[in-house]
Amino acid sequence: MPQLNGGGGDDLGANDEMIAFKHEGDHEEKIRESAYTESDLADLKSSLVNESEISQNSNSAVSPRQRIQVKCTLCVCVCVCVCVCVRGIKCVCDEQVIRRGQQEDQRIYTDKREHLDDVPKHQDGGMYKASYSGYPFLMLPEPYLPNGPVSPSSNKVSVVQQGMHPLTPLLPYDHFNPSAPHIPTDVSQKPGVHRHQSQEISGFYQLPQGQITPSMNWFSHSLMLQSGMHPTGIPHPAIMPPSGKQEHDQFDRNIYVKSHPEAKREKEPKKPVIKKPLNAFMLYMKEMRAKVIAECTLKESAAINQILGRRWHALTREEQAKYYDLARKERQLHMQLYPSWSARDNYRDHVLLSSPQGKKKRRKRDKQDSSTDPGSPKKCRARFGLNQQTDWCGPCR
DNA sequence: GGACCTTTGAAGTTC
DNA sequence: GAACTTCAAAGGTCC
Repeated sequence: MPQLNGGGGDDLGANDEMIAFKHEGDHEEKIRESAYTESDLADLKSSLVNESEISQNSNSAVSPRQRIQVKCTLCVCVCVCVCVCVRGIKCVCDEQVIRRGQQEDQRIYTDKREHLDDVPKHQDGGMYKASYSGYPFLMLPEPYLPNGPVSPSSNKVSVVQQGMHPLTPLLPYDHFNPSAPHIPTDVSQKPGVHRHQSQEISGFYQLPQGQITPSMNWFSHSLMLQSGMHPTGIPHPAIMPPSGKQEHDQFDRNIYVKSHPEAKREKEPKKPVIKKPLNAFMLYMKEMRAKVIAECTLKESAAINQILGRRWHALTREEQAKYYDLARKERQLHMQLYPSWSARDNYRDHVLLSSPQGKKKRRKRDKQDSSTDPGSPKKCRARFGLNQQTDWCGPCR
């Protein structure tokens, strides 16, 4: 994990982006005066990251309108502008910066690697026990883990939300609800799925009372074989329409089912595209996106993602560990469900070859990777930090 | 209509 | 094995 490799490097990487915000507010003046010293940048970063906390803590003082109206024309980051606006009333960030940003930022990144290496040691053998108020999910036993023990006593659900994916409950998993009226029925089977036919994965989930509900029956693997659902009976998030676009009226994020008119137009049903399991940051984004949007009244994902990226870096290692662990379980579940699947399946060439129209998917702009661009050594700087330039690759150096 | 933007992490590919 | 590339989400923007 690149971000974990370099102790303290991440904040440097983040600083890289902070420079763009130098026009903003009192922070910007501070930054100008001090020529972007480390502490100021850390301040700025932390204040950005804690912008949501500001909103939470000072909702009574800051109206959403105030936040939205200060979209800055001088810089690209709306978050800073928002922060400045909020801070014009009361800068809660600064307190938090002192308390958390300066003291913990460095430690977070230096310790992250070590900590994450430790995570499987105390979690692989048991349950995922972390409870996270904003991320209620089913506490899974370890059916996906080799030799994973299933402890009846520990097989608890912290918060069960009906209609939620067991691992990514942030998604409105309508199909997770046994009474969901629109369980897809015409999804083609994925080759290789038959291999699981003998695997009974039902009964993974258990209610807090420790009772297996009748609905567990529809976790039966056979359901998937008949309907395209995965063995748990839940349309796994990884299954997507070939278009790559979510069709929320027919799917939650997952199963591709064409609407009737479209299905009529299309003679041959398209095979569902199994998408990559979400990594920790993606899971975090999924959870926090709505929150950021609500707080910042932003909708542009690029800006949202910038904010989320900074907040991600500001999370404590414990907070991040929750998402790493969840992501690990997602991967394990994904592997369990689609053992023949490879990330390569979704690679460009594969997409091009398998494109029903044979239409070439125009690739994203040919990104000049920062590590190969001498002018923007962002990657190695973010990874190793300015103090460890000896570790930088040649182009970055 | 689809690529792009933007983020981090995982995994595949290349050298 | 390091470095590089692609994709995962998301929704506005642009061509």
